[in-house]
Amino acid sequence: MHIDRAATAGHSFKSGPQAKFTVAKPPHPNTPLTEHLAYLLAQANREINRQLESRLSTEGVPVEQWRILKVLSDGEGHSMGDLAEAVLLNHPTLTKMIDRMVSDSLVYRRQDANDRRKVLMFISDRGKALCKRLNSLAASQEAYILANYGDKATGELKRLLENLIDAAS
Amino acid sequence: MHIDRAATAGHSFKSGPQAKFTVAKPPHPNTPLTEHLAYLLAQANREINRQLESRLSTEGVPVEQWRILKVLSDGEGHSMGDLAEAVLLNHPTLTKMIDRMVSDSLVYRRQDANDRRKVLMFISDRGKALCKRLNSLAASQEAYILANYGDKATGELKRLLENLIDAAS
DNA sequence: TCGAAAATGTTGAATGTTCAAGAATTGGGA
DNA sequence: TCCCAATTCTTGAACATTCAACATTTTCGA
Repeated sequence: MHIDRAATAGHSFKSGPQAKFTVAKPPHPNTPLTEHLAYLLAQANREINRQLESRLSTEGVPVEQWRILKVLSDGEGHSMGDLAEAVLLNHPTLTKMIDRMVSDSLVYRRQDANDRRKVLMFISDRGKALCKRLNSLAASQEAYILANYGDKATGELKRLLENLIDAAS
Repeated sequence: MHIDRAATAGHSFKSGPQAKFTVAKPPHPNTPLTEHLAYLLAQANREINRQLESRLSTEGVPVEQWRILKVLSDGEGHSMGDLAEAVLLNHPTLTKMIDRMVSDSLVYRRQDANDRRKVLMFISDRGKALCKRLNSLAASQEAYILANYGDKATGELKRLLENLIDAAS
């Protein structure tokens, strides 16, 4: 094990030994992370995303690919830019993920005839079939949440999140 | 520009031309992403995190490092495992982030005398000073949110998120 | 007491993401 | 019309994260 003692030069050494004297928690917890909205959001997102990920792993598909398929499910062409915005990925990341999905024959590219800078993405039949299976996996997760967390709370939370997103962007 | 036409073999071509006939939105939108709690959480988290990140960038510090400093601010030693859990990072990622922070003399390592498998992390004086500055940057973001989004909604949202986290984990 | 299994951290390779730059196309003003 | 700036997407290099394997220490049952 590698402890970098050199880096401690010039630091107070009081903190180390102090630990053994602070068995009881201080009355006013030192402004813990959980007071911050940003942290609660990160934590909740992480947990819910984990669960969803584990469901979708049945099909070996990352959450983002499900989102992409879902957006393309309307059968219309979506530009890379619009897609990136919709699925919360930035452009280069999306490009490379789409490359993989094209290799898997889940989606395909077409040049936009009206604006040839643009690339329009379409879902394939294979992609549609996969998306259908993924949708039901995701639906079962939502059902699980609703059961554990309650209909009302879920609805209220969604509403508040939508408002926050509107207010923040 | 590289359009992989080979990948489209065997796909229905109906979707493309169809687009021009669906100008008006269908009455029942094709189950868009925004109906899913997981998506709303991801979106809100992304937005809030972006804002926080941009504030903290004044000090050139990623959000995770602020969280680490905040946890260590109690002056006690925290094991890598506990830290990882608290700041929502997995072990290897934390190890490498801590390596950077040690290089920057923000924190330092000590071996736990009681359990020598463990490494205890401590904050340095330099780290404390930085953390103080970061706290006020973060506080100004929270104030901004409260102003735009409302006291009541923020409190309610926090409460619901806490419950969700409890229910989900 | 001994030894196997569990717990704790770190490492290196594989993988993924991001940043900056580039290519192609469009748009709009001189 | 022509050219330069803006838009859209992709690429390659730098960077960060993750997975699996490892080393060390502790725990606990035989």
